[in-house]
Amino acid sequence: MSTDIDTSSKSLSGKRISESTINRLSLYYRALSLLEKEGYETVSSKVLARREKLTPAQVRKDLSFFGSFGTRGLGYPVADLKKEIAVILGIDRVWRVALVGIGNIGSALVSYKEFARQGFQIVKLFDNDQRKIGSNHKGIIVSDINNLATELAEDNIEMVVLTVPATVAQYIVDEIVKAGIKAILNFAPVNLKVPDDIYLRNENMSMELEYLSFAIVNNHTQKKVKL
Amino acid sequence: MSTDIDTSSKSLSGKRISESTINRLSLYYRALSLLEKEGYETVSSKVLARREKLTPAQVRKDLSFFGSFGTRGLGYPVADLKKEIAVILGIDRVWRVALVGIGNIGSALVSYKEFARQGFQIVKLFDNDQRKIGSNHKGIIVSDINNLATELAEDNIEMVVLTVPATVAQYIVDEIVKAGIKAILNFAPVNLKVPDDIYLRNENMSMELEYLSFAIVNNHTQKKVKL
DNA sequence: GAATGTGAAGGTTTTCACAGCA
DNA sequence: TGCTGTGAAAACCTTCACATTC
Repeated sequence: MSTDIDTSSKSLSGKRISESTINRLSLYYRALSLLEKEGYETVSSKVLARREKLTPAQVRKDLSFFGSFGTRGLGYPVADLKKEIAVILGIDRVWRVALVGIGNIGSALVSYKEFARQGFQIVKLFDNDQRKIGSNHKGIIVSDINNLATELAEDNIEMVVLTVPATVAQYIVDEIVKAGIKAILNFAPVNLKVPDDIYLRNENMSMELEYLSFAIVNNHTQKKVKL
Repeated sequence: MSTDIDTSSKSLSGKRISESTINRLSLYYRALSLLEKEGYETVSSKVLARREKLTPAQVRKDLSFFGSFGTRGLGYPVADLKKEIAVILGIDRVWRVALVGIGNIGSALVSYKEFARQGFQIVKLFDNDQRKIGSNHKGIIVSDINNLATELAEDNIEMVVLTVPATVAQYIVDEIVKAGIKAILNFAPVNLKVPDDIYLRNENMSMELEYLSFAIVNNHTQKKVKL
């Protein structure tokens, strides 16, 4: 990464891109997909911003971290910008994802089309329940969680979605890390300890309801809607 | 709210509490619940911070917006602080929640115990599918979405969880708003337009995977794990 | 004329550092 | 001595405003 060959878009070496910028890239990608379907060839930062409740300056600044994709006086080319963002986000390819824990949330995510649409393909399922092991979920046979390490490696899994009970999440995450997985999306409401070189994101759905609850109770005027 | 009687905790009038602070309160609440179970009577900002990968100063600053809950030299009383945070977040009570859209994600959330544990009780279900209407999900009979407005009002629903396809989300959100609901948690990957006085949060699970994808592809060194 | 790209300004959030209290 | 509560400083992020380009 430090000796990247710079083609059209900028190298990220040394630069620190904020989490918010990255999250907004996802929003731009979504908006551009729609604009493309609607037949637009170009789009201004103004229109793109309005589509996602942001400001034009924000859109331009975010994109400018990665390159100069627009044309002054005209705007951004919809199809090209969409491709550029896909490359930046790394979703111009298919990711092999394993899901661990076939409970309520886990089963739902196996059939969640939005993941597949963005290139996240769930190709492996694990559970510790004997009744579930061997069963077929959307064409995938559930594996025994005891074979986690070997099967994750054998199958070239790159990311894991963790939907196990909070009580066992840390134990399982340790196994996942030992297996060499570098990226984990955790749905268990618990703070997992992982080494510094592991990318861990937490999806905490109760937190969102708690925010709403806080807002109602405190008559909280929000500046912005959550991304 | 402007003429609040101030007892022990501070009034929030005029103050703007950041979204991050509110989200961290959820984390503190979770950590305190655990500490309580483990038998701790007091906890220092240092320990609380370590439990949720934050800094002690951050913990103290966050709490200081709402009052002085600690004792110098000693720390915070676990049980009391937990209660105080519950009051601040408005989860010292039960919220009546309706869920609209009994698809993959929707059905999973009906059985999602973490919601109930924090006081968010799903008491009403809606769908537009004739095969689902009238069926029983975890003791709740699915209502016809055409009766949304009247039934939301009749049942004193205060929040709605939206798990419908992106294509119909805006139409349904308009109905929900018309029915007088002020808080919506949206799972559809679309930017919904709502009046200023409606609290809207978006849960975008693909966005989290896209962040992981970005991090891997760009060797992005993250300062912090996402809340 | 229209809209980008970007330094500089402005605003917000986090961290520091220390006075004050148990 | 230990740890909170908090102004001040530092870091970070967003918005402004304008030179630049098509």
